[in-house]
Amino acid sequence: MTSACVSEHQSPERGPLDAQLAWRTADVFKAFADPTRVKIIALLDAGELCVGELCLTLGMSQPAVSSQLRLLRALGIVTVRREGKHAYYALADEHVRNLFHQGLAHARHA
Amino acid sequence: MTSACVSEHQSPERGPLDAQLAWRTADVFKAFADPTRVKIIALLDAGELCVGELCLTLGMSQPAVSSQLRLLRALGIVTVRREGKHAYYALADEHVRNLFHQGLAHARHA
DNA sequence: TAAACATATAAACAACTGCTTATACAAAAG
DNA sequence: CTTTTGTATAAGCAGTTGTTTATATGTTTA
Repeated sequence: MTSACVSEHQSPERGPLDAQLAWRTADVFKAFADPTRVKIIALLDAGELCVGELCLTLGMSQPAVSSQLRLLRALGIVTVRREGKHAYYALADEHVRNLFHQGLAHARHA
Repeated sequence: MTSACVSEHQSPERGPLDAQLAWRTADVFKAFADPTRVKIIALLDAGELCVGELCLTLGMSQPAVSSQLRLLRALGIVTVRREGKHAYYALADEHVRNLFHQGLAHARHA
């Protein structure tokens, strides 16, 4: 079951994998490729948090945190739930959570 | 078996996860966070290749490829095997391979 | 309404990235 | 040894990234 769908997904011509897919793959990993975002994701991994709580815990300015949250939202890593004045952020799905845990595990014993 | 080793690995004080671990985790993901490196890793995923073959397949200059390979080597993503004038690169281990496949899968249906 | 609070956005800027060009190193071939 | 071939490294530069400072948007409270 290694390559059961080459004609559909892999590079249609000779050469490396499709350029667009390479870009999108890089973008997925880029979401986790910054210490601040890693910290944010680790916090959200423990449960939903609003922007202010993230700022306090991280010891970072509100625009800095909001900016990273915007990026994470654009990449589909986190979701927002607005309630009154607050915006509660959470990890998007289990796939995201698994990917993060795997990278974290690799970093621990590397 | 979710958190059987909190006192050892997780943040010892209150707050986000350890700063150094956050950096190292970010570095792991950074290895996969560039389209060129994604393409290189995808090629090496199919088997060992030397620098010249990578350059040809990627259609990129030799210094550009060598530079990325150096980064991947420093991050423990790939290994080198020197044989005569050639330097054969390969993915470091199964962990790396799994992490890459998982990110690639996420990019495909995202 | 106005004032206070939570979050989002914009502009500006220093730091980092990834490429190119040029050169250096190392191993084989002549 | 000299030349050729394969790879590594260095300097330079354009493009990107993550932060700060300042301001805007939106929601509750008075």
